[in-house]
Amino acid sequence: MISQTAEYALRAAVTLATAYPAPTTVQIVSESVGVPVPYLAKVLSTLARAGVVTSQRGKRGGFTLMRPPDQTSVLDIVQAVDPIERVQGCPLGRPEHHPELCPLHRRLDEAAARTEQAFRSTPLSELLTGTAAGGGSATPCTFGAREVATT
Amino acid sequence: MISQTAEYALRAAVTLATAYPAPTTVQIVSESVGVPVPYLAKVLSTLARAGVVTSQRGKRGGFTLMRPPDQTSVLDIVQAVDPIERVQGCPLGRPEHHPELCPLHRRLDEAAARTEQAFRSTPLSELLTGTAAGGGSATPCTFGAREVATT
DNA sequence: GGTATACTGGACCTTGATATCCGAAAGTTG
DNA sequence: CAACTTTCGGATATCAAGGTCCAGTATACC
Repeated sequence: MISQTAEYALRAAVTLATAYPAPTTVQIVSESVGVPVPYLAKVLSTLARAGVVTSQRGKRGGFTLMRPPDQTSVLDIVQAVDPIERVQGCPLGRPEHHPELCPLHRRLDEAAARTEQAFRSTPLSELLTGTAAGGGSATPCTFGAREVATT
Repeated sequence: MISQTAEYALRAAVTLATAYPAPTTVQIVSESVGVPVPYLAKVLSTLARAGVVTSQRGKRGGFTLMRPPDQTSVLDIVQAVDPIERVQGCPLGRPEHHPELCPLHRRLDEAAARTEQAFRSTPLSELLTGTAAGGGSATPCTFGAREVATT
């Protein structure tokens, strides 16, 4: 459905949302979401380049959501690391033959559009621990035992 | 959204649906959908092993849909070559911690479920040329110039 | 039966996503 | 300024998907 990298980015984003607005280091995020540090660093770096999170070097540095959790959507995260590809035209080329999408690719694009919309309308704030906000009873998918916001 | 292989399988399936119930060779399907013969052979072979299509060797042989186009769904094809993965449990393991899905993975699974349902409810017969059946005006995504059903 | 046709299965190559490593750069604190 | 912390960026390794090749086998037709 979504790539491994997008999965990691989403888990990391939820962790950052929990700590918001305090910065969180790669080390801490890694322990929280169970993703190897070196790779997670790359993923977070990508999110920073995309403007979804900010990074701060040095002591007391780390990564922070650029905007508050209720203004950052799942789609923002996914698009930054692994964009959902909408079907622009039928893959066989031949634009003169296919000025619009054929039935098959119209359906595939509709499916992509629905997923995109579902992600767009889900802010990170809906994925946090609170049972009320999440609309369910499950805890967020982290190792939990570790405190995220230090100090 | 879906893998390249699934794309190929779907295009091939539409071609087979057009020719149904006459068998179509890999060569013909390849020319129709623009996928290299050697790889398409593998894909069709997979569909055959999954029981979605039948294969017939020798002269006048080729591949045929196992069931008529209106009884074969897009999901049948996709599941055969590249199954949609439903989220069974939170990826961090720890079943004792996550007896049910966390908010994030609940959303991801819902998106997968919606896609699955959309594919399940779309038979190949809705993807054929006829403007009436397709619900639209576009032609199916093939090179078209080539006759699919010979003889 | 012989021959041409067409799928089958396995081995192999290529490419891109995933993951690792490490030195360099930037920022904070004292 | 000096020491320490933390991100940044490039080079490299690993693995599965995508794609190729070819000898083998089954089938139809003559």
